[in-house]
Amino acid sequence: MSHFGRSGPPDIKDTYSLLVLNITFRTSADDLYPLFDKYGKVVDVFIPRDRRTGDSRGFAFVRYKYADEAQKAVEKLDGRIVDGREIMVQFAKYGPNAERIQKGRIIESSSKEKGSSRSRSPRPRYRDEHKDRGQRRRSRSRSRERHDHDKYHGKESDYRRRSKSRSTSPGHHKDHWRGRYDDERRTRSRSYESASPARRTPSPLGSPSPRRTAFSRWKT
DNA sequence: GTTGAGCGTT
Repeated sequence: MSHFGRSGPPDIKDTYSLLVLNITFRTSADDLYPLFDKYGKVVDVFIPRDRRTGDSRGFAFVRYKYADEAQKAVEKLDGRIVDGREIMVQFAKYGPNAERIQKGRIIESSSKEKGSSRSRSPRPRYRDEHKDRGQRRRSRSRSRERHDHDKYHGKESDYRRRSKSRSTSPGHHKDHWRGRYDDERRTRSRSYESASPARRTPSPLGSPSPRRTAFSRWKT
C-alpha cells in the first residue's frame, strides 16, 4: 500500500481532483492519504516532486472518487493544521494534461456528456453551495502562535542532519578578492588616475555614483 | 523552504 506516486495515475476517468496547498515539505502522500480518506474514497494521492532534488514542492493532489466526498474534504480539511502547517484544500482547476477541470473533475473534450447543451450556467460558485456553514473561518493569515516544533524533535533532527551535510565557508573568497581588488586598484590607480580620473569609481557600492552630468540638462 | 497564489506522474 501507499505506493501512490510510483504507480502512476490509476484511473482519472471518473475522479475528482483536489489541490492541497501549503503542506510542509516533509508531508508525504502516505501522510495525506489517511487524512483525506476519512472523508471519502480517495483514489489517489500525488505529490509532485522536483525531479532533481526529489523534494516536494509544498503541495499535493488528492483524487476522490465522488464529488460530494471531495467537497466534504475541502470543507473539513481546508485551513486545517497538518504537520504544523495550515493547508489549503480546493478543487483542482487544471488537470495533469493541462486540461480544464470542473469541480475537480476533468472535462472531457469529447462531446459525449453534452446532452443539456448550453442550458448550464457554470459559474465559479464552489463554496457558495455551503456558505451557510462554510464561512471563511480561515483568514489566510499565517500568524500562528503555535510552537509544535517539539513535536518533531526526532524527525526534524534527521532532516536537519542530512541537510546540514554541507559546511561551506562563505566570506573567505569575498575577503580574498576584496583584498586583491584593493591591492590591484591601488597599484594601477597611478597610471589610470592620470588616464581617466573622471571614471574613477573606487567602490561600486560605496559611492552613490554621482553621475550628475546626465542631469546637467535640467539646469536652467 | 515567507508573505499573494500555487495545479500534476512514476
